[in-house]
Amino acid sequence: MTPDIRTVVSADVLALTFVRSTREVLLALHRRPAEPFAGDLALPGVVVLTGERLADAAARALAKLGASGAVALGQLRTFDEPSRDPRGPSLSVAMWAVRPPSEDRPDGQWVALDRATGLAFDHDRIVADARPLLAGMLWRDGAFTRALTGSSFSATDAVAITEQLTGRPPHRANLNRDLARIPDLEEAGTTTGRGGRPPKLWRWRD
Amino acid sequence: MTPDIRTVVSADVLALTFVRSTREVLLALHRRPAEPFAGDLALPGVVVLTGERLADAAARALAKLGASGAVALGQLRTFDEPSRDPRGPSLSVAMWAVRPPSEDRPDGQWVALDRATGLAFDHDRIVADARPLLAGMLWRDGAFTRALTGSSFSATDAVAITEQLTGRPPHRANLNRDLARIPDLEEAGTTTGRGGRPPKLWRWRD
DNA sequence: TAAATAGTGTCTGTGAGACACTATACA
DNA sequence: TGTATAGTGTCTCACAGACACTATTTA
Repeated sequence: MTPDIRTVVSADVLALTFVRSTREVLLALHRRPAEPFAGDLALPGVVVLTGERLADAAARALAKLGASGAVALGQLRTFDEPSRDPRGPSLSVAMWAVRPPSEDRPDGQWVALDRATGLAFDHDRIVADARPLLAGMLWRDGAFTRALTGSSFSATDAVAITEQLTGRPPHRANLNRDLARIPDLEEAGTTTGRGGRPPKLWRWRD
Repeated sequence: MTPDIRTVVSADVLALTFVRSTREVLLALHRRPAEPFAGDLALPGVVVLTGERLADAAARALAKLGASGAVALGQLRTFDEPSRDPRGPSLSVAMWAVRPPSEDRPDGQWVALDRATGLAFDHDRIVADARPLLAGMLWRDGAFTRALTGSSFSATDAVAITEQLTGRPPHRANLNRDLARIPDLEEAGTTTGRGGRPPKLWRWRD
């Protein structure tokens, strides 16, 4: 085999997590320690090894940041712009990953979805492309949604997550209606709010 | 760079075309001349060269069959099963392509979509995965649909295409209603049918 | 004039988006 | 008791699926 028929393939990961205290959806980034784009923020990524599954490569990229523990993983699409990496042509398979929610902001570089701009390589483009896909999975894709919300969540959390993923605040009436018809989701009373009527608690079955 | 960080990536193409005389949607295949899977049918594919765009690789795969002339191209998803090729681990980016319709069955191995089974590698899986995606693009994705129908087509052609892509015959009333609200499409009288009331002719604007 | 083919009007159910109003808790 | 927060009922619109009926052509 000539070298020409082998290609550098990286897996770049959009890893999301939800912080309950601030009700923010955060994206994992890291600051590049070396050229190219030294000092810039970038999506976590690794070069895919021969025979490695893409999901494994994505998990490896997160482990490298100390951000392992993703409970759901999937593929977005493959980016093939030859000039995307100044070191030479490469392919990038964009993957999504979700870590369970935490009470407080986790360690490491996590940035609100809206503020993830000015990234290295073509990562701004990848984030922009992925955003509507992620928004489309919310409340529809069970694995994605359940990983993002954790085993239970308040209706107010649901509003915050929806707003940050879609870019627009949902109408509460419609969101509660939509949640009510997700088969694996059930109401579990109310939870303590922050003044005002306490929000509903939603819990995943099983 | 160690050899481990380079990966064999192939582009495998689902190339469709519509035959007016038989009203069939056909998929391009080729018979493998060598091991592995010698003699079996397979999707056209090539190994992606360093720095090559995926769309270019897909076009090259079709040209190799004498089936060039695709007027629309896009990406489906990337398959990463390490055992998908017995020669060793590789990635496959599945691409779709559409050739303009022809009056009669084109040269080469073209098979009705339903009969594309027993294929080499994981190509049965790729076809099965791609089918709902292609059906979802029909009448929604302008480039895909227009390439498949050509610049004008009869309502009966539309029924046949829909049935073969979705697997179920559409109701004519609903299909005509749906076509009527595609902005780039307009009615252009009727066309000669084969006995019975002549079907409407639909024409793309521009 | 019957059979084959195709078009049209309309009913129903579902889901999204929106608004007004009601309910609960805390200061 | 007022303000902040959240839930609920309901209206409208768009769209998909389905059926019955009508229209046009050929044999």
